[in-house]
Amino acid sequence: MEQRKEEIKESDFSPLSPNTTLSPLAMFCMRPLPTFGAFSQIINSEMQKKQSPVSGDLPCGCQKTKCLKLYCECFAEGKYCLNCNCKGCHNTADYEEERKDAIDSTKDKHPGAFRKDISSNYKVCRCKKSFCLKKYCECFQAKRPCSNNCKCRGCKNMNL
DNA sequence: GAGTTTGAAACT
DNA sequence: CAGTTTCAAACTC
Repeated sequence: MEQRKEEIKESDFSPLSPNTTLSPLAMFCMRPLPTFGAFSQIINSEMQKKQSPVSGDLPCGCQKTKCLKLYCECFAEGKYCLNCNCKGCHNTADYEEERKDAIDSTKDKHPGAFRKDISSNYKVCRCKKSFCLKKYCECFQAKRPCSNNCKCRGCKNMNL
C-alpha cells in the first residue's frame, strides 16, 4: 500500500493550536521537568528495574532483619531485593541511606563481604551434623568440595 | 502449611 | 577468641 506523504504544517507542532494532535514523543517532551526529589525517585526506580534477577537466584524471605544483614542473600550479594518474599524490607532504593550505612558497617566487621572476586572461593564451612552433604553446607550448595580450611566435622564432601 | 533442624551471622 | 543467641533457609512430616 502506498503511503502518501502528508504535508507538514507548523500548526501540527504548535501546542497553541486547539486542533493539534501530538505524537506520544511530543507529549513526553512537553511534560514539565520533575522536581529533584521526583527525579531521584524515578532514577532509583529505574535502577532497581535494571537489577534483573540472576537466573538460579531465589528470592529471600527475611522477616526481621530488613534485609540489611548478611543473613539476607540479596543483601550479601550486594543486590537490591526484587520480587522477594521479605517483610519490612529496607534493601531497596527507597532506603538508600540506611542501606548504605548497613553496607558500610558490614564491611567494617567483615572486610570480605560484597567481594564477589574472593567470597565464593575462600568461604569455609563449619558443619557438624550434615556431613557437608546437604544444602545447609555452603560448600555443598556451591557444588564445591570442602577445603582444608573448612572446620567441618565428619565431612563427606571432599575430593577423592 | 506447620514445625524442626541446621549452620552462618551476629552478639556478648 | 570462644560460647551463645538470632536468623533465614533447608528439610521433614
